[in-house]
Amino acid sequence: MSAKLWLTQLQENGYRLTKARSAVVEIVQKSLRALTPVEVYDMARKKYRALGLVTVYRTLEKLEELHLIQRVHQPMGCQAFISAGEGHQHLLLCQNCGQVAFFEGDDLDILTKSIAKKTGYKIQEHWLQLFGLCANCRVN
Amino acid sequence: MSAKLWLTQLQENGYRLTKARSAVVEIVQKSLRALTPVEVYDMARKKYRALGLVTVYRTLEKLEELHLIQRVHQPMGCQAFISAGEGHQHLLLCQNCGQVAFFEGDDLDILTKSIAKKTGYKIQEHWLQLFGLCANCRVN
DNA sequence: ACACTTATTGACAATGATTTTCATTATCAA
DNA sequence: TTGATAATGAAAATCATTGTCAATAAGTGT
Repeated sequence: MSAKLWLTQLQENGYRLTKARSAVVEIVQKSLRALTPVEVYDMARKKYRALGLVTVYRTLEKLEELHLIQRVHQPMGCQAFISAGEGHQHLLLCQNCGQVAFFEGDDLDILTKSIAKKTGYKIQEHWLQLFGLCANCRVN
Repeated sequence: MSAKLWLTQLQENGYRLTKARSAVVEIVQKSLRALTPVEVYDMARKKYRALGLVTVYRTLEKLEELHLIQRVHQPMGCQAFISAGEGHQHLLLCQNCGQVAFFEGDDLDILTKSIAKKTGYKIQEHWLQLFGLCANCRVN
């Protein structure tokens, strides 16, 4: 029922509740893999035919702004989105089926401190992403 | 003089040595920050006016193929390239001036192994990137 | 130095992704 | 219910990238 929570979030931030938004939210929220705007469009239109692609872009923009989704960077492209994890999480992507798993992993402090010392940089953020095969794809 | 090495690399891989390629290589090779194709185009055209943007794209493609440059992913966009580090290196980007530093950091084995166990994934690759302020920008 | 083969080029067009514009519609507060 | 206005979808505009093609230039053999 987390889709309802997302809609509530939108509402609480002054955005209106519409059929278009509901359709987009429903698709993106429950997806286990990152979806491109066009993919969201195609899938959501099965629920709400009148939906326009432009609205998908605009809705994704708002969801990202509210940190409900995040952009996923991959070698093949960076225009896909996945529902964001709670707090500070990293992604683990299946190179075969695209399924996304989240993990926490801030054992990076030691590393970042040593890098900071070596380079003179003040480190403020980090991106860590793992790629591999999920339990299913591993077998086949 | 590493620009000459890049040109040699191109030649050794069966590509011809041209003015257009020299101009592109000269700019990209010595840049301390990641450059977009258009930025490369603008800068390289100061050396070789006849240069076309399409050729910039094609040259970058070849340089990436030879692992002389690599694509840099950033929140604001993923279409910039920087001269690649030796072997397996990670990037550290200054959020103010864009300067890029490289570092090695494969102390990630412990982390990846624990994630693999928890998630059931077979982990094959990782992306790690740090963001911060370089020594210069830190002060100002 | 020359001619010849063919990779490379730049201009233009085509594509694909994203953004802007705008008149119409639908949400939500009063 | 009504009215202000946020949100919508369609079409056009913009921006990044790729494909096409005739003209050019690199590098080979002479």
